[in-house]
Amino acid sequence: MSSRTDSSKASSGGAVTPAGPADSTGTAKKLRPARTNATRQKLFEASMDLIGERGVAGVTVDEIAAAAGVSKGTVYYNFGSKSDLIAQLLRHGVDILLARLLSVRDDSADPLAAMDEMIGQAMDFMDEYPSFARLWVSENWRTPSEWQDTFTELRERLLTVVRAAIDAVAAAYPVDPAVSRGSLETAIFGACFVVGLDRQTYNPERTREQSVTAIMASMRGYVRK
Amino acid sequence: MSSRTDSSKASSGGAVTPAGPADSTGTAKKLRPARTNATRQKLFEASMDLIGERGVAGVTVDEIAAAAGVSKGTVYYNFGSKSDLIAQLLRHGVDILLARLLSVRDDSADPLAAMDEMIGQAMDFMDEYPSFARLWVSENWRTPSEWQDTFTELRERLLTVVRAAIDAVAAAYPVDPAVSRGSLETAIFGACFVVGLDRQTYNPERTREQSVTAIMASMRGYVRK
DNA sequence: CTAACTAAACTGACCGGTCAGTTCAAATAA
DNA sequence: TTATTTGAACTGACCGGTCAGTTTAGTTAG
Repeated sequence: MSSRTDSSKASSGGAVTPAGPADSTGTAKKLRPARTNATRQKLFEASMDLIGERGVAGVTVDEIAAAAGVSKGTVYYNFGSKSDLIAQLLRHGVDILLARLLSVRDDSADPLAAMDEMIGQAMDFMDEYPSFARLWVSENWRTPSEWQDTFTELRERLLTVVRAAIDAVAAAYPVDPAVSRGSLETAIFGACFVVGLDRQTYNPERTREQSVTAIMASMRGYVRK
Repeated sequence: MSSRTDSSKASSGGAVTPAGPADSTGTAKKLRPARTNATRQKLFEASMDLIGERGVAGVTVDEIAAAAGVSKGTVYYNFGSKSDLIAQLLRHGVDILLARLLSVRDDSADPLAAMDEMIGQAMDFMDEYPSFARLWVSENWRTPSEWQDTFTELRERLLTVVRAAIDAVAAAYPVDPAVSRGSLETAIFGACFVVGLDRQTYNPERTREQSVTAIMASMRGYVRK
């Protein structure tokens, strides 16, 4: 249908690029009509899976659209570009991970137990969204990268939570002053991704608890004996 | 590998690719003339840098050839395909890293000190070949991947060394039996990549020693108090 | 109640351009 | 002589982004 050229005229510029929500930067999600949110959700899920398997550059927008059951044009209607889609995908994933980390009640009963639970939440997230983890480790340390600013911001948001958890431990226990707080944050944060991915790819028989315990070893080494 | 679709069409079936050293699988390097080794070395260096910056799919064979100061035909003469080049690049990098890890004298004086030095060697390697580290974390957990078998083999080779170092510690000190040996290997091995890359990308002010100490925290948490 | 209207949402063919891989005759080095 | 390299042409597929036109859902007018 359509066959282009048909109706001849085309006269007025009528809806030239519908000025859709393409440039929304993550705000006002609630205000958007239900259809759009459903479409965006489908696009997030489809692109997450595909990109996790073959990488950002290895996946085409056509494939993403097809997997989401939507036309290519819709992708460009909802997002301004492939790059935009990725950036919002990163934010989407971090929002989910952050929500889980913050769900850990900091009831100050035992900061070490809270840390344990937080790492467990992270492992669950890696299990549930392995493609996001792959996207993260694939693009995070690229320099220069289109998403450098996005990564810097998101990384900081996540590390802030880890930092708070470590601070709580340091406040409740005597800790080894020789260990740099920042490097420890990075090591634990990074280990969550790596151990989670490694378990999924090479050692599916390893349990969640084993992974958490291994990562927690660094915390137990941090508190003084 | 090398789909080729040789013979058949293309009129004369003669000389389908000069039957050069393209399909060498890493063996017999010594036997190869000096000129070839020099060319291969240049190609390794050039592709390592480019791929580290933009990823495997983001770099073209033409770019690699140009950066190495060599023609595109030479790439296909020395390697059968882009995929082959990557596979051999991975082996090349792992050979270097392995050599460094094995250079740590296991004089059994103190297994913990040996471990410390090994992690230091790993950090030096990440400093010197950051692009290799990026390539590794970008493609390692992809599934399915063209280099899945290559990764499995190389990963095993590297983990064997880490495993031996941990075993030496476990033999000399009382260790926490609740910690799974395998998960700990993975956590330490992965932390080396992540901490090294993170330092280079986001925290260049952090010292080598800080990084090593942070990673070693997990070993100190592993030995009993 | 329903026909007309409207704008947001969506479609998919199409375009300019790129890329991996191939081929080969001629040049160059060992 | 023989292994290696060159450089340029070629192909066939693919890709990101665009845009004229269609559908859908909600609203208003009669």
